[in-house]
Amino acid sequence: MELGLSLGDGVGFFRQEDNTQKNNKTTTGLDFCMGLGLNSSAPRVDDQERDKPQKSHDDDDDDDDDDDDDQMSEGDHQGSDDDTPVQLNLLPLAPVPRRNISSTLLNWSTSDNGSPENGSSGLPAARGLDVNRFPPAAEEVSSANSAGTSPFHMEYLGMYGRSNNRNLQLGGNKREVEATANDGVESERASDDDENGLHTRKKLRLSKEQSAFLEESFKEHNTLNPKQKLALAKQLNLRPRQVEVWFQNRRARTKLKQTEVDCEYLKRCCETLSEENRRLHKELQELRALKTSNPFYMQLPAATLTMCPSCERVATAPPPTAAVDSIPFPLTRPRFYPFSQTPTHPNQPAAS
DNA sequence: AAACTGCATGCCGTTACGTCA
DNA sequence: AATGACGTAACGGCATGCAGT
Repeated sequence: MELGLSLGDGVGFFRQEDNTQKNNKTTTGLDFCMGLGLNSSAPRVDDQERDKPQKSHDDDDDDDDDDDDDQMSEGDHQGSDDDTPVQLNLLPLAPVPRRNISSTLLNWSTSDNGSPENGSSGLPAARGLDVNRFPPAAEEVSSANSAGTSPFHMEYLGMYGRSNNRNLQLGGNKREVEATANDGVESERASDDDENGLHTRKKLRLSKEQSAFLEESFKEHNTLNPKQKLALAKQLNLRPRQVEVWFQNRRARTKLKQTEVDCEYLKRCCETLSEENRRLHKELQELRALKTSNPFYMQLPAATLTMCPSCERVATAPPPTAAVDSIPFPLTRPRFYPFSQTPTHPNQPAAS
């Protein structure tokens, strides 16, 4: 059971309709995608899915375009976007036309070097302006920020401690190697500052175009294999580590939003159930009163309404199986639960 | 085949920075 | 100008899976 979610602009849609077919690991028919544990299966899938292209990447480093295409198609198929229950569709502020993504990110694998040519970028304005490059001249930053005409809010704040720090800690893993491989300048600066004992945290605001582009790519794949990450970083003039972090944070935001939505839904379910419970209690009292005043007035069929002789609680025959199966996990429809009052989960398409 | 190790990467919680009211 | 709230980039730690030994 998968539920769709729409946030923002009211044009959200549920893109995971194929989850149950494609991903046997994460969906067992009980995936309500609560975000409170049920989603916990997804990360592991991501890990596994991630490793596949990784292996492929290792194997075909020197291979030609065909292999890249194969990898991408494989990635598309196994892409976590298809495998993980991501319902949120947080629209970018400045949506990039899908064709741009299609001609770049979605086809970057066809590039000879595994990354798209800059010339095919859907971000002509973003190219050449790199938040991680040399700090722009003071007047450039000033004019760009004060005038507000430039879409690029570029403030060079220093170096990048994360890579170096982590590199030192872990002895330099691939994550950091690739991060520093693409940004020699920044690495040098970072090293210099580290040597100077300056571990100031640097934070760079991504431009709207960069964010929008990342957002679009996130819609296609909410996780990236190394090749995609490198290509995306090159495309946006970011370090691979930045792309990686952005996707991690983006996934976290998605999960948080999903949790909030689910909590709201559960709250409404609770309220509905409480109301129904009150109604039934009242009804029970009325029945008891009726029975006391006139014991021969009403004879209910035993299969419909029975009272436990010990606890004096009322039980009913279970609803039809088909109706029970249609109840979204974990809110198995209780007895007496009126279908008409079932709260509609935001992710769940309205019943026609 | 099982155990161990190193690597890569994900998530989580947190921090710190940038922006805005 | 100062400040607090908020969003988010970046970080450190830990968990996990995989490949190699």
